[in-house]
Amino acid sequence: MQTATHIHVVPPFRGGTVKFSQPVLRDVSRPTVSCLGCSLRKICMPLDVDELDAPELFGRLVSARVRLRKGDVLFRAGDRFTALYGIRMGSCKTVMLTDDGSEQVAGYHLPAEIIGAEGIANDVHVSQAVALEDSEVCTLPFDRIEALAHEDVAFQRRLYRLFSDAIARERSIALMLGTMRAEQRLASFLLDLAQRYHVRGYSSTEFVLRMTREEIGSHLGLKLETVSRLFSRFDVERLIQVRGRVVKLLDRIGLQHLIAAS
Amino acid sequence: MQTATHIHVVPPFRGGTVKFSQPVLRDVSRPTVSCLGCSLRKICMPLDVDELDAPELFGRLVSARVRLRKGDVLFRAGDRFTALYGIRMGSCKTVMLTDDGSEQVAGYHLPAEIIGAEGIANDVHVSQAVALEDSEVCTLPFDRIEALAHEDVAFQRRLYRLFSDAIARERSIALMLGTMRAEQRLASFLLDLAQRYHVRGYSSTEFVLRMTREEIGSHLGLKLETVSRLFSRFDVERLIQVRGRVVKLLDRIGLQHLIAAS
DNA sequence: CGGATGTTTGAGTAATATCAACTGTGGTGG
DNA sequence: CCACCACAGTTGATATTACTCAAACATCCG
Repeated sequence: MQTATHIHVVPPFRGGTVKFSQPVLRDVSRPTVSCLGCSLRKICMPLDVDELDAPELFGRLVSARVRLRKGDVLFRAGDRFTALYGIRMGSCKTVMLTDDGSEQVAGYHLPAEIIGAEGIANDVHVSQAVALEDSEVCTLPFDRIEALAHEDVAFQRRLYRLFSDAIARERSIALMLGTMRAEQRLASFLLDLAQRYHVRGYSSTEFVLRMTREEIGSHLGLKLETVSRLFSRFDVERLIQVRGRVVKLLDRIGLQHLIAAS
Repeated sequence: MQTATHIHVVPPFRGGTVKFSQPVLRDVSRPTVSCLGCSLRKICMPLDVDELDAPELFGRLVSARVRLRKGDVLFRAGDRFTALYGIRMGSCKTVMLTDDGSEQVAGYHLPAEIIGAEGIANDVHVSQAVALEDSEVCTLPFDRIEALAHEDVAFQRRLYRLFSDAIARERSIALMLGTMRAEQRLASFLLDLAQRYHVRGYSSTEFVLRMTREEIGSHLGLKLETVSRLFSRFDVERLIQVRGRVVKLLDRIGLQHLIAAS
């Protein structure tokens, strides 16, 4: 019923041919949506909605689970806003587009993050969300969110916090872009990722980047060559160990020091 | 959520003595707060609360009017979050602080803007708000906002839009910082200002900057000398006319062209 | 009027982008 | 299964942009 709004014809990713994209997003939800098999039972971590603690709330909130393949577009800039999306597994990037066609990776999103809130203001998404690997997301229709928030004051407050946190996060990205040099940007990107993986119960020392050097560069306001050179340099300096997209943090103190250095 | 990393104990503003700050903010509200004399009767434009249309709503929302002198701090990073603030007249900057003491101007705020929402997430402000000239702000206690939103669904929705709009705005600042060169940043800063003045009924062609070259530079991720040189160059190229802080836009098309140019 | 703060401009430097060549790598089709 | 192809990543040489340091000048307030 609700799925219609989430079906997109997926165009070629980045203007070229797309290897992995599917024409239609598949709704893999069952009659009763369940996240018991989810890697994080508490999928909606920011909203603190746990299926076991509050199954009823949960059922009312989540309308569908959508499976995405690498390169699939969850929503694009200009799409009508209808829902927020909680990432169940996998990862997504959100991309902002400029008037003249260039683009920037605005965010790199991991499981248990909720994306799409930038679209509420004008009922239109201002950025695009793309799966970086095969992923699953929960669709949280905004009218349901509104209704729940109206009934449940605690939920309402968590919703405000969700928004506020997004503002603060965007602000700290702007701070990074406005004040740091290339090596500092990459270092804080890596430490931020490590911390977020840690919170989610994954290794905060070793992880696989799901973005290309170009995408990382775009996110950090750098060119891909600069990112590549920095990875190499960090590797030589024994701050990290890189082999392609597999990164191992060797010297966090050193990385933090790098960021603090004026 | 990663906001915890952005909470700081606030040092003195810019490390030195503050000339204009007052130890205590003066509440200039009268028994019944009134904005009839306000330059914008609809002070809470983003929330669409008009004193004449909805005097009762208005009275319940605004607890106090605060007068600020140039340099006064409205809230600082680390302060407990209790309220949002609507700018009645004057202007403010919001400033983000890094761990190592450096800072960035996160926003330049004009009348009818509402600031402070970044503090909701952790009940603590993550940035600092400083008056750029003698100004007046309305204090909107957040518990009152919550109560009103709970009662009035339309108001609630406007509140969501307010937050969402803040996210989108921060995102476009990040886009600016991540993708544009110095001249493009300054051009879009000027055009954005012009547009915002226009919406508020002021001249969109000629206005007075309330920030120093250094503050503008900080906001745009540039050094003050770079900003100064660009102003001079834009002046020579007849794109604008600058005399100190008074700016007159002469060739908007030219400025837009500059931004679009790769 | 005078000091402090803010602004402009110049010369030299450091950081990052650009251009270019080359290397790995994973998926596809022969 | 292997060869190939497209794409991703690395590395070098050079160009460009913006920063740094420095000096002079302007402006605002007290």
